Amino acid sequence: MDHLPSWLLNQVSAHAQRLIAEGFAATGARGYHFRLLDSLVTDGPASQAALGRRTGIHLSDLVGALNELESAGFVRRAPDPADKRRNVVSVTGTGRERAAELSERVAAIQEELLAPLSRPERDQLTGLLRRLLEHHGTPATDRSRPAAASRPEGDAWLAG
Amino acid sequence: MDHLPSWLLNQVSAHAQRLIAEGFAATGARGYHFRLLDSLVTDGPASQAALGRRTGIHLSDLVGALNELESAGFVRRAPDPADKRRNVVSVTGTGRERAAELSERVAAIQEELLAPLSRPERDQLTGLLRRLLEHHGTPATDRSRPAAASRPEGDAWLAG
DNA sequence: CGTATGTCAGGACAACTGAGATAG
DNA sequence: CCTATCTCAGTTCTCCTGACATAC
Repeated sequence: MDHLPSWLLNQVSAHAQRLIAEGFAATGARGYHFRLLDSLVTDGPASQAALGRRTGIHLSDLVGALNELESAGFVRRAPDPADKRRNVVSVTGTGRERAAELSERVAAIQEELLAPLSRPERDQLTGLLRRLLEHHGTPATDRSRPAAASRPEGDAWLAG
Repeated sequence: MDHLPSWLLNQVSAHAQRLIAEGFAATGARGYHFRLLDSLVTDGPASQAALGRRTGIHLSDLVGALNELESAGFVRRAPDPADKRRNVVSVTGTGRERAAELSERVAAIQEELLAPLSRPERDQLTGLLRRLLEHHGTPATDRSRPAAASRPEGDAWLAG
Protein backbone atom coordinates (compact mmCIF):
# COMPACT_ATOMS: atom_id res chain seq x y z
CA MET A 1 0.00 0.00 0.00
CA ASP A 2 2.82 2.39 0.87
CA HIS A 3 4.15 2.15 -2.67
CA LEU A 4 1.06 3.67 -4.25
CA PRO A 5 1.78 7.29 -5.08
CA SER A 6 -1.86 8.31 -4.82
CA TRP A 7 -2.12 6.77 -1.39
CA LEU A 8 1.09 8.37 -0.17
CA LEU A 9 -0.08 11.66 -1.54
CA ASN A 10 -3.40 11.41 0.26
CA GLN A 11 -1.83 10.42 3.53
CA VAL A 12 0.76 13.16 3.54
CA SER A 13 -1.82 15.67 2.39
CA ALA A 14 -4.17 14.59 5.16
CA HIS A 15 -1.38 15.08 7.64
CA ALA A 16 -0.64 18.53 6.27
CA GLN A 17 -4.28 19.49 6.56
CA ARG A 18 -4.31 18.16 10.09
CA LEU A 19 -1.35 20.38 10.97
CA ILE A 20 -3.04 23.38 9.38
CA ALA A 21 -6.28 22.72 11.18
CA GLU A 22 -4.46 22.45 14.51
CA GLY A 23 -2.43 25.55 13.85
CA PHE A 24 -5.51 27.53 12.96
CA ALA A 25 -7.81 26.12 15.60
CA ALA A 26 -6.90 28.77 18.17
CA THR A 27 -7.76 31.60 15.78
CA GLY A 28 -10.94 30.02 14.51
CA ALA A 29 -9.71 30.16 10.92
CA ARG A 30 -9.62 27.41 8.34
CA GLY A 31 -7.78 26.69 5.14
CA TYR A 32 -10.09 28.61 2.84
CA HIS A 33 -9.66 31.75 4.91
CA PHE A 34 -5.92 31.73 4.56
CA ARG A 35 -5.99 30.96 0.86
CA LEU A 36 -8.37 33.84 0.20
CA LEU A 37 -6.65 36.41 2.39
CA ASP A 38 -3.27 35.49 1.01
CA SER A 39 -4.48 35.74 -2.56
CA LEU A 40 -6.02 39.14 -1.91
CA VAL A 41 -2.89 40.45 -0.21
CA THR A 42 -0.40 39.22 -2.77
CA ASP A 43 -2.42 39.55 -5.97
CA GLY A 44 -4.73 42.38 -5.11
CA PRO A 45 -8.52 42.79 -5.14
CA ALA A 46 -10.62 40.68 -7.44
CA SER A 47 -14.15 39.70 -8.32
CA GLN A 48 -15.37 36.54 -6.68
CA ALA A 49 -15.17 34.61 -9.93
CA ALA A 50 -11.57 35.70 -10.43
CA LEU A 51 -10.77 34.87 -6.82
CA GLY A 52 -12.17 31.41 -7.33
CA ARG A 53 -9.90 30.90 -10.32
CA ARG A 54 -6.87 32.16 -8.46
CA THR A 55 -7.36 30.04 -5.37
CA GLY A 56 -9.01 26.99 -6.87
CA ILE A 57 -11.96 27.40 -4.54
CA HIS A 58 -15.40 26.77 -5.94
CA LEU A 59 -17.65 29.75 -6.44
CA SER A 60 -20.31 28.14 -4.33
CA ASP A 61 -17.87 27.71 -1.43
CA LEU A 62 -16.47 31.16 -1.91
CA VAL A 63 -19.74 32.77 -0.96
CA GLY A 64 -19.75 31.20 2.47
CA ALA A 65 -16.06 31.72 3.15
CA LEU A 66 -16.29 35.38 2.15
CA ASN A 67 -19.34 35.84 4.34
CA GLU A 68 -17.30 34.61 7.27
CA LEU A 69 -14.33 36.79 6.44
CA GLU A 70 -16.56 39.78 5.83
CA SER A 71 -18.50 39.55 9.06
CA ALA A 72 -15.17 39.22 10.87
CA GLY A 73 -14.10 42.45 9.20
CA PHE A 74 -11.17 40.96 7.29
CA VAL A 75 -12.61 41.55 3.87
CA ARG A 76 -14.90 43.97 2.07
CA ARG A 77 -17.28 43.47 -0.83
CA ALA A 78 -18.00 46.45 -3.05
CA PRO A 79 -20.11 46.55 -6.21
CA ASP A 80 -18.05 46.93 -9.37
CA PRO A 81 -19.27 50.10 -11.12
CA ALA A 82 -17.99 48.79 -14.45
CA ASP A 83 -19.93 45.53 -14.20
CA LYS A 84 -22.94 45.36 -11.96
CA ARG A 85 -22.78 41.60 -11.71
CA ARG A 86 -19.49 41.73 -9.92
CA ASN A 87 -18.40 42.24 -6.35
CA VAL A 88 -14.91 43.56 -5.98
CA VAL A 89 -13.42 41.88 -2.95
CA SER A 90 -10.54 43.49 -1.07
CA VAL A 91 -8.74 43.07 2.25
CA THR A 92 -9.19 45.47 5.12
CA GLY A 93 -6.48 46.62 7.50
CA THR A 94 -7.28 44.01 10.09
CA GLY A 95 -7.54 41.55 7.25
CA ARG A 96 -3.91 42.21 6.41
CA GLU A 97 -2.91 41.66 10.01
CA ARG A 98 -4.84 38.43 10.01
CA ALA A 99 -3.20 37.35 6.77
CA ALA A 100 0.25 38.05 8.20
CA GLU A 101 -0.58 36.12 11.33
CA LEU A 102 -1.86 33.12 9.40
CA SER A 103 1.09 33.27 7.01
CA GLU A 104 3.45 32.98 9.93
CA ARG A 105 1.69 29.93 11.23
CA VAL A 106 1.60 28.39 7.78
CA ALA A 107 5.31 28.93 7.35
CA ALA A 108 5.99 27.23 10.67
CA ILE A 109 3.83 24.34 9.57
CA GLN A 110 5.77 23.91 6.32
CA GLU A 111 8.86 23.65 8.46
CA GLU A 112 7.32 20.99 10.61
CA LEU A 113 5.88 19.11 7.67
CA LEU A 114 9.13 18.99 5.73
CA ALA A 115 11.35 18.56 8.76
CA PRO A 116 12.93 15.27 7.66
CA LEU A 117 13.95 16.63 4.26
CA SER A 118 17.04 18.62 3.37
CA ARG A 119 16.64 21.89 1.53
CA PRO A 120 17.42 20.46 -1.92
CA GLU A 121 15.05 17.61 -1.24
CA ARG A 122 12.31 20.05 -0.37
CA ASP A 123 12.89 21.88 -3.62
CA GLN A 124 12.77 18.58 -5.43
CA LEU A 125 9.46 17.71 -3.85
CA THR A 126 7.78 21.03 -4.56
CA GLY A 127 9.20 20.96 -8.07
CA LEU A 128 7.75 17.55 -8.79
CA LEU A 129 4.41 18.46 -7.28
CA ARG A 130 4.25 21.69 -9.23
CA ARG A 131 4.88 19.81 -12.45
CA LEU A 132 2.09 17.39 -11.68
CA LEU A 133 -0.25 20.23 -10.92
CA GLU A 134 0.67 22.08 -14.08
CA HIS A 135 0.22 19.02 -16.21
CA HIS A 136 -3.22 18.19 -14.91
CA GLY A 137 -6.22 20.42 -14.41
CA THR A 138 -4.15 23.54 -15.05
CA PRO A 139 -2.85 25.43 -11.97
CA ALA A 140 -6.09 26.94 -10.69
CA THR A 141 -7.53 28.37 -13.82
CA ASP A 142 -10.22 26.07 -15.04
CA ARG A 143 -11.43 23.87 -12.25
CA SER A 144 -13.52 26.33 -10.31
CA ARG A 145 -16.11 26.65 -13.08
CA PRO A 146 -16.66 26.72 -16.86
CA ALA A 147 -14.02 29.41 -17.27
CA ALA A 148 -13.78 31.98 -20.02
CA ALA A 149 -12.79 30.81 -23.48
CA SER A 150 -13.86 33.45 -25.98
CA ARG A 151 -12.57 36.99 -25.95
CA PRO A 152 -10.39 38.27 -23.08
CA GLU A 153 -12.52 41.29 -22.09
CA GLY A 154 -10.84 44.19 -20.35
CA ASP A 155 -10.47 42.70 -16.92
CA ALA A 156 -6.92 41.51 -16.79
CA TRP A 157 -6.49 42.81 -13.26
CA LEU A 158 -9.57 40.90 -12.23
CA ALA A 159 -8.57 37.64 -13.81
CA GLY A 160 -5.14 37.61 -12.20
CA MET B 1 0.54 30.19 -3.36
CA ASP B 2 1.98 27.56 -5.69
CA HIS B 3 5.19 27.54 -3.70
CA LEU B 4 3.57 26.28 -0.52
CA PRO B 5 4.30 22.58 -0.14
CA SER B 6 1.16 21.94 1.89
CA TRP B 7 -0.98 23.61 -0.75
CA LEU B 8 0.66 21.74 -3.61
CA LEU B 9 0.25 18.53 -1.69
CA ASN B 10 -3.42 19.15 -1.12
CA GLN B 11 -4.09 20.10 -4.71
CA VAL B 12 -2.32 17.12 -6.19
CA SER B 13 -3.90 14.85 -3.62
CA ALA B 14 -7.33 16.23 -4.45
CA HIS B 15 -6.69 15.57 -8.10
CA ALA B 16 -5.61 12.02 -7.33
CA GLN B 17 -8.77 11.44 -5.34
CA ARG B 18 -10.79 12.87 -8.17
CA LEU B 19 -9.21 10.40 -10.59
CA ILE B 20 -9.86 7.52 -8.22
CA ALA B 21 -13.46 8.56 -7.70
CA GLU B 22 -14.01 8.77 -11.45
CA GLY B 23 -12.33 5.44 -12.05
CA PHE B 24 -14.42 3.77 -9.38
CA ALA B 25 -17.70 5.49 -10.15
CA ALA B 26 -18.81 2.84 -12.64
CA THR B 27 -18.30 0.05 -10.12
CA GLY B 28 -19.88 1.89 -7.21
CA ALA B 29 -16.74 1.54 -5.14
CA ARG B 30 -14.84 4.18 -3.24
CA GLY B 31 -11.36 4.63 -1.84
CA TYR B 32 -11.96 2.85 1.45
CA HIS B 33 -13.19 -0.26 -0.35
CA PHE B 34 -10.03 -0.60 -2.34
CA ARG B 35 -7.78 0.07 0.60
CA LEU B 36 -9.51 -2.60 2.66
CA LEU B 37 -9.75 -5.25 -0.03
CA ASP B 38 -6.15 -4.70 -1.03
CA SER B 39 -4.95 -4.94 2.53
CA LEU B 40 -6.89 -8.15 3.07
CA VAL B 41 -5.58 -9.70 -0.13
CA THR B 42 -1.96 -8.81 0.33
CA ASP B 43 -1.61 -9.01 4.11
CA GLY B 44 -4.23 -11.59 4.94
CA PRO B 45 -7.23 -11.63 7.28
CA ALA B 46 -7.27 -9.40 10.32
CA SER B 47 -9.40 -8.12 13.13
CA GLN B 48 -11.09 -4.80 12.46
CA ALA B 49 -8.77 -3.00 14.84
CA ALA B 50 -5.72 -4.44 13.09
CA LEU B 51 -7.21 -3.59 9.71
CA GLY B 52 -7.68 -0.04 10.85
CA ARG B 53 -4.02 0.17 11.83
CA ARG B 54 -2.89 -1.30 8.54
CA THR B 55 -4.97 0.93 6.33
CA GLY B 56 -5.06 4.10 8.40
CA ILE B 57 -8.84 4.04 8.38
CA HIS B 58 -10.64 4.99 11.54
CA LEU B 59 -12.37 2.21 13.42
CA SER B 60 -15.62 4.10 13.30
CA ASP B 61 -15.40 4.41 9.50
CA LEU B 62 -14.34 0.82 9.16
CA VAL B 63 -17.64 -0.44 10.46
CA GLY B 64 -19.59 1.23 7.69
CA ALA B 65 -17.16 0.36 4.92
CA LEU B 66 -17.07 -3.27 5.99
CA ASN B 67 -20.86 -3.38 6.12
CA GLU B 68 -20.93 -2.26 2.51
CA LEU B 69 -18.28 -4.75 1.44
CA GLU B 70 -19.94 -7.53 3.39
CA SER B 71 -23.42 -7.01 2.00
CA ALA B 72 -21.89 -6.95 -1.47
CA GLY B 73 -20.33 -10.31 -0.70
CA PHE B 74 -16.72 -9.18 -1.02
CA VAL B 75 -15.81 -9.73 2.59
CA ARG B 76 -16.75 -11.96 5.48
CA ARG B 77 -16.81 -11.31 9.21
CA ALA B 78 -16.29 -14.29 11.49
CA PRO B 79 -16.05 -14.28 15.28
CA ASP B 80 -12.54 -14.97 16.55
CA PRO B 81 -12.77 -18.06 18.79
CA ALA B 82 -9.62 -16.99 20.60
CA ASP B 83 -10.96 -13.55 21.48
CA LYS B 84 -14.67 -13.03 21.49
CA ARG B 85 -14.34 -9.27 21.10
CA ARG B 86 -12.84 -9.67 17.68
CA ASN B 87 -14.22 -10.16 14.21
CA VAL B 88 -11.82 -11.81 11.85
CA VAL B 89 -12.32 -10.18 8.49
CA SER B 90 -11.36 -12.01 5.30
CA VAL B 91 -11.95 -11.67 1.56
CA THR B 92 -14.28 -13.93 -0.34
CA GLY B 93 -13.70 -15.26 -3.83
CA THR B 94 -15.68 -12.50 -5.49
CA GLY B 95 -13.89 -10.12 -3.18
CA ARG B 96 -10.59 -11.17 -4.69
CA GLU B 97 -11.96 -10.61 -8.16
CA ARG B 98 -13.15 -7.21 -7.10
CA ALA B 99 -9.78 -6.40 -5.57
CA ALA B 100 -8.01 -7.38 -8.78
CA GLU B 101 -10.38 -5.27 -10.82
CA LEU B 102 -9.92 -2.24 -8.60
CA SER B 103 -6.15 -2.76 -8.49
CA GLU B 104 -6.03 -2.62 -12.24
CA ARG B 105 -7.90 0.64 -12.32
CA VAL B 106 -5.73 2.06 -9.58
CA ALA B 107 -2.60 1.13 -11.46
CA ALA B 108 -3.88 2.86 -14.56
CA ILE B 109 -4.64 5.92 -12.48
CA GLN B 110 -1.11 6.04 -11.08
CA GLU B 111 0.07 6.06 -14.67
CA GLU B 112 -2.19 8.94 -15.54
CA LEU B 113 -1.37 10.84 -12.38
CA LEU B 114 2.40 10.56 -12.81
CA ALA B 115 2.35 10.88 -16.59
CA PRO B 116 4.59 13.95 -16.76
CA LEU B 117 7.32 12.37 -14.63
CA SER B 118 10.11 10.04 -15.71
CA ARG B 119 10.59 6.77 -13.88
CA PRO B 120 13.44 8.00 -11.67
CA GLU B 121 11.41 11.11 -10.88
CA ARG B 122 8.49 8.97 -9.84
CA ASP B 123 10.72 7.00 -7.54
CA GLN B 124 12.06 10.22 -6.15
CA LEU B 125 8.57 11.47 -5.42
CA THR B 126 7.36 8.30 -3.74
CA GLY B 127 10.60 8.13 -1.81
CA LEU B 128 10.23 11.64 -0.47
CA LEU B 129 6.59 11.12 0.38
CA ARG B 130 7.33 7.86 2.14
CA ARG B 131 9.96 9.55 4.25
CA LEU B 132 7.54 12.28 5.24
CA LEU B 133 4.93 9.71 6.14
CA GLU B 134 7.40 7.67 8.16
CA HIS B 135 8.64 10.69 10.02
CA HIS B 136 5.22 11.91 11.05
CA GLY B 137 2.34 9.97 12.51
CA THR B 138 4.12 6.65 11.86
CA PRO B 139 3.06 4.76 8.70
CA ALA B 140 -0.40 3.62 9.71
CA THR B 141 0.23 2.28 13.11
CA ASP B 142 -0.89 4.84 15.64
CA ARG B 143 -3.37 7.22 14.08
CA SER B 144 -6.47 5.04 13.92
CA ARG B 145 -6.85 4.92 17.69
CA PRO B 146 -4.98 4.87 21.01
CA ALA B 147 -2.92 1.85 19.90
CA ALA B 148 -1.29 -0.73 22.08
CA ALA B 149 1.77 0.27 24.08
CA SER B 150 2.29 -2.36 26.75
CA ARG B 151 3.03 -5.99 26.02
CA PRO B 152 2.81 -7.37 22.48
CA GLU B 153 0.26 -10.16 23.10
CA GLY B 154 0.20 -13.12 20.83
CA ASP B 155 -1.51 -11.62 17.82
CA ALA B 156 1.32 -10.78 15.51
CA TRP B 157 -0.62 -12.05 12.53
CA LEU B 158 -3.51 -9.81 13.48
CA ALA B 159 -1.45 -6.71 13.97
CA GLY B 160 0.28 -7.01 10.61
C1' DC C 1 -29.75 34.93 -27.47
C1' DG C 2 -25.89 32.82 -24.82
C1' DT C 3 -22.67 33.39 -21.18
C1' DA C 4 -20.77 35.25 -16.55
C1' DT C 5 -21.64 36.30 -11.99
C1' DG C 6 -23.16 35.72 -7.39
C1' DT C 7 -26.15 33.03 -4.36
C1' DC C 8 -28.26 29.00 -2.19
C1' DA C 9 -29.38 24.09 -1.20
C1' DG C 10 -27.49 19.92 -0.89
C1' DG C 11 -24.34 15.69 -1.63
C1' DA C 12 -19.89 12.74 -1.47
C1' DC C 13 -15.61 11.56 0.83
C1' DA C 14 -12.28 11.23 4.12
C1' DA C 15 -11.00 12.20 8.63
C1' DC C 16 -12.29 12.77 13.24
C1' DT C 17 -14.87 12.90 18.18
C1' DG C 18 -17.49 10.94 21.80
C1' DA C 19 -20.16 7.56 23.84
C1' DG C 20 -21.66 2.97 24.83
C1' DA C 21 -21.68 -2.30 25.23
C1' DT C 22 -19.00 -6.32 25.62
C1' DA C 23 -14.93 -9.02 26.52
C1' DG C 24 -10.01 -9.76 27.75
C1' DC D 1 -10.05 -2.31 37.49
C1' DC D 2 -8.33 -1.04 33.17
C1' DT D 3 -7.88 -1.62 28.46
C1' DA D 4 -9.18 -3.43 23.75
C1' DT D 5 -12.70 -4.27 20.41
C1' DC D 6 -16.74 -3.14 17.88
C1' DT D 7 -20.66 -0.16 16.99
C1' DC D 8 -23.40 4.07 16.46
C1' DA D 9 -24.36 8.98 16.17
C1' DG D 10 -22.80 13.12 14.75
C1' DT D 11 -19.23 16.90 13.12
C1' DT D 12 -15.81 19.23 10.12
C1' DC D 13 -13.52 20.35 5.90
C1' DT D 14 -12.81 20.33 1.13
C1' DC D 15 -14.60 19.44 -3.23
C1' DC D 16 -18.39 19.20 -6.28
C1' DT D 17 -23.45 19.43 -8.65
C1' DG D 18 -27.54 21.69 -9.86
C1' DA D 19 -30.47 25.41 -9.89
C1' DC D 20 -31.83 30.29 -9.95
C1' DA D 21 -31.89 35.49 -10.72
C1' DT D 22 -29.45 39.09 -12.55
C1' DA D 23 -26.46 41.46 -15.68
C1' DC D 24 -23.41 41.57 -19.67
